Amino acid sequence: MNYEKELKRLNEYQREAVLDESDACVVNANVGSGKTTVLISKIVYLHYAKDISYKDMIVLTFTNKAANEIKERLMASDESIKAEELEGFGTFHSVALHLLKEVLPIEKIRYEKDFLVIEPDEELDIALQIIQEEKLKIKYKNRLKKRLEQAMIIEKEEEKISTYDDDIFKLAELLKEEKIKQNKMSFSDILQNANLLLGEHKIEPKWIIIDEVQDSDKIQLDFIDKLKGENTKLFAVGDPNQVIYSWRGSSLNVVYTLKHKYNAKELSLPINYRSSNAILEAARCFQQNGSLLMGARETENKIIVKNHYNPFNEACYLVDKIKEIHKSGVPYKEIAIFYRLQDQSQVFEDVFLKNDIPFEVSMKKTISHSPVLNWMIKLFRFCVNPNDFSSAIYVLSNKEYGEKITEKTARKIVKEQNIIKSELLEKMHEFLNKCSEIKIAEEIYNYFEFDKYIKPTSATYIDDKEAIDALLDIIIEYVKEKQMPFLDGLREFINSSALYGVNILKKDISSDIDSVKLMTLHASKGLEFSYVFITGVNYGLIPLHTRDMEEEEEQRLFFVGITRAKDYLELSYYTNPDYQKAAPGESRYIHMIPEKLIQNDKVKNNNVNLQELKKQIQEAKAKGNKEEISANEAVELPVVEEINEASIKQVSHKKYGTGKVLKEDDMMIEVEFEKYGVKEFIKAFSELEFL
DNA sequence: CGCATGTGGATTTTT
DNA sequence: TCCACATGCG
Repeated sequence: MNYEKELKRLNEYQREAVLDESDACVVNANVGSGKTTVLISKIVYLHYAKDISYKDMIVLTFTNKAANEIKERLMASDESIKAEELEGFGTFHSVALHLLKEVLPIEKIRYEKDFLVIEPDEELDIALQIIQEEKLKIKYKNRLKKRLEQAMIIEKEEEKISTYDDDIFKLAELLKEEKIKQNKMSFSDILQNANLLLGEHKIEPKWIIIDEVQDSDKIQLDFIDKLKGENTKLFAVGDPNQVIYSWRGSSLNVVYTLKHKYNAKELSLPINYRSSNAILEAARCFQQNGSLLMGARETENKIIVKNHYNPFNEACYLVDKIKEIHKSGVPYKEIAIFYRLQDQSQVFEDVFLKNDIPFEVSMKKTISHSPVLNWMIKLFRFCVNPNDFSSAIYVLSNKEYGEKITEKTARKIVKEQNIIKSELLEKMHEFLNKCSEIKIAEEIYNYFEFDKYIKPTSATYIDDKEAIDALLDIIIEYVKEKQMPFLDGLREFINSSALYGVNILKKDISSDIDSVKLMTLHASKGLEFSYVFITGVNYGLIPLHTRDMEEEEEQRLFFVGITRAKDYLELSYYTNPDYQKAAPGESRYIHMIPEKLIQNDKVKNNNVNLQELKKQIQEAKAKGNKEEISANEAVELPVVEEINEASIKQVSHKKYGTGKVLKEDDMMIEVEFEKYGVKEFIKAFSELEFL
């Protein structure tokens, strides 16, 4: 094995991390510093130099993508690895799932080995059914999910008093019982139950290696802690500058916590191999963590700052720009466009489609996003598990597909197993006996006579049929690959599809496809591109303001976006944004970048697209919009746009009339109105018009 | 059913 | 801030 050769290729910091032997070690890995390379080298080094079997290592990541990348790169570097040796390699959830299925004494918590994993929606369905059956009094059912989550956290009996005087705690308990009865676990149950059992039943691997630790939440940290034995060594890699998911529970000081809890040694990987100097220098302006960020590349390319009249104009500009870049020999896949909000992609999609620019939008669409497939999966769920009443009721009483009977009758016939009343229920019951000989997808389709239940007359019929065919093919292939009897294969497929999501609706977003990538700043984490356009760097949009937002996180998000760029970075803002949240003018973040790094391509006479303007005006009129824009005013707007920071801003409010701005920051604005006195507004919500 | 009052969400997303 | 939605009373 040539791991020694690999080691020589690393820089001194990387090598130190790989060779480190402390009981616990946290590596502060900067953006683009070869974090994955270090992880893989570490694993290979431990295996070959320290003679540690892959089976004695647990390697944890947060996404399947990251897990697959590690596994693939490992298998590529060492052909002797067998897939089953890497069972401890994967996401937190998949490793916990594996432990529950194969190692831990799951019967102690009254589950059976063949339990199913359910998605949040299904858990909610079960909860709603319990409410109905037990006639519970639950208020605010529209917020049920959140309320249940909160109820679960409270453990002390005496504190279990509902704020709304209803049965929420009783429901939480019944739900827990019902899930055990139906042998189902939600995503969070997987980790929680694993934690519960690991307290008694020790695994004690020799090494625990964690990627992107900064994203861990409390349960995940607990999982690490429970997994770790006396002699287990810990190696964690992460970057405190890339914490952009604290809103979904990752604690901010994970690195600090680990350091103190396990007395961990702290190392760092300071050298960035990805970006050009100007990009790195700009990125440093948004770095909060004081760690060193060193560049390794000589190229000096300025950062472009541009303004556009509105998103539509920008999309048109980008079409030309992308074509120009592509002509110069850059493949489309090296170009990416980032934005803050999902909605912002629409304009780009429309304009690119019209102008033949190949593109992909990064949005996860899996089975649960397709109503038919969702329905069909529930159908199979009941087929393989006849106790799964909730799925059967869903299948029979769905409003789009199936027999469309009322929920009440559906519940009745399912409970009574009254197959005479429902042909579809009979088919599902009989499927167990008839499916053993199934070899091709068509047999399943014909057995159920799906045409009957998805209706050839409906508008979505063609898409639905295609989706069903695709899923059936995938199932058949899956079963063939596993070399299992059809029923076992189907059961396992349904079990895993919930956790891994099968990409049926979306073409592979693999970087092989040569297309421009459109995504939110959040989705860009972990990727890199030669050309990066960050759009809508507007006042009010980046940073996006809400009441309890942590400003710092928005800065880190912008940092992540900037550091995706290898060679070319263009920031743009709108002078007349269509989005409600955005105010005209550039974000404060643009001023945080030193001017010497910036090439300001401010367009004075914006070539306003007249046709688009006309359309907008017509739309505005059609809506009976209060702010009637006359064609003249609108055309003048981009020229009028001149931000005069020094002068006192005059504003008008639809209720309070005109007034002058007293105080203004990113969040709040204070205005003294002529007739109403001083009022304070949260900027993102105030409909103030700047005069 | 109509109306007054109460409540919290607004944005990002993985398993 | 402003909106949607749920609740509860008459």
